[in-house]
Amino acid sequence: MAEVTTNLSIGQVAERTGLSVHALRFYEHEGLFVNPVRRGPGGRRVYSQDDVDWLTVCIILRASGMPLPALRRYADLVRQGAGNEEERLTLMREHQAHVTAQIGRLAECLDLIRFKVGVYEDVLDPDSAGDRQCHAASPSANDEDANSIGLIDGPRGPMAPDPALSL
Amino acid sequence: MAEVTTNLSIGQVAERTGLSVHALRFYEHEGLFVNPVRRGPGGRRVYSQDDVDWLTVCIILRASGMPLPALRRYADLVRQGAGNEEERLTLMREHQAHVTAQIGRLAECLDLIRFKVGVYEDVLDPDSAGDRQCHAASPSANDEDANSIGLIDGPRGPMAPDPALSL
DNA sequence: CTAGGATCTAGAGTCGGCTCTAGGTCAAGC
DNA sequence: GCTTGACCTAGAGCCGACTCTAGATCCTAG
Repeated sequence: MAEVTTNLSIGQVAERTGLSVHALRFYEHEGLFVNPVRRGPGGRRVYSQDDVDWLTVCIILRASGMPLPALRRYADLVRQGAGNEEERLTLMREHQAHVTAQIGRLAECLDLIRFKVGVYEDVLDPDSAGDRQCHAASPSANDEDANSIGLIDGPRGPMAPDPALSL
Repeated sequence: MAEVTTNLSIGQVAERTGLSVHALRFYEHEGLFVNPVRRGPGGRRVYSQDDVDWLTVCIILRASGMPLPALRRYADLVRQGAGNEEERLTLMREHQAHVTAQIGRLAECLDLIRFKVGVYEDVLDPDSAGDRQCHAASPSANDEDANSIGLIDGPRGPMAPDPALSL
């Protein structure tokens, strides 16, 4: 059983990760790789499947908003090898908290957006307005929060202003 | 009942919206206001409660990732007044789709992050590893998706590599 | 031998969304 | 009268994360 080390060119890695060749060189320059990228004849970069796997993790962490410095820190820890799992755990938990918070924030925003969609639907088709008892998707869940961002209450004056302003 | 038009300075608006005075001027410059900002003596900006309300909407849309050009487009439509509700609805629905997609993406990322947190927890406290039957939070929900981002499968070789690489 | 394409390095450019600076005006309080 | 502080304009600067350029090198195919 010889070691079946996959040898991939930068172009191939770009293809299967979706990153550009530029981004791959940039990531390397930024110290985001765990293993120093090997070089083949002519000084060309040679990647292994492990590199691709690591990049896959990187891509997911990036997509969830982890900034490059944090990603570099994580790469550093992994590069150092076993023994720093507490730190890795801390880093991951922090990121988990960020992502969770972000999802929460987006969900709140989505409440307003849905509300506005409902408002415009009603303006365009007032007859079926009753079908949607309320525009907020889950107003029963917590009217408080909804009100805290001014989501629920109607116009302040006696005359309804532009629906765009009805927060 | 005289018209109780609140007259706010840029500083007051900054205070109650959380935007900086710079950002407020910038937003105005970018055409993000529905009503042209009034000017008081000495050319100073005077804002109304409606402006603050509108800014509140803007902030929520921005927080959910709407780019300034889209926000400007929306402001343009509102400024034009009633009659273009279809366009506003379209715009809002598109944004709703973006936000929903983004939440979905983040939730997927969160799966990996939770998995990694679980891996490191086990490394640090192997005895209670059995408590958490599986690291993925909801693996029964859709193993397929989890696998599609390489979340579930173990090491490829006979020897387990660094847990960081166990995607 | 030559042309094409992939790769290399170092560094400049881009984009979005503010943020800050410079230099000036204005109103209130000591 | 003078200082202080909020405000004004126009425009430069910044940050993150790439993206692109220029000019060179190298491999492969015809």
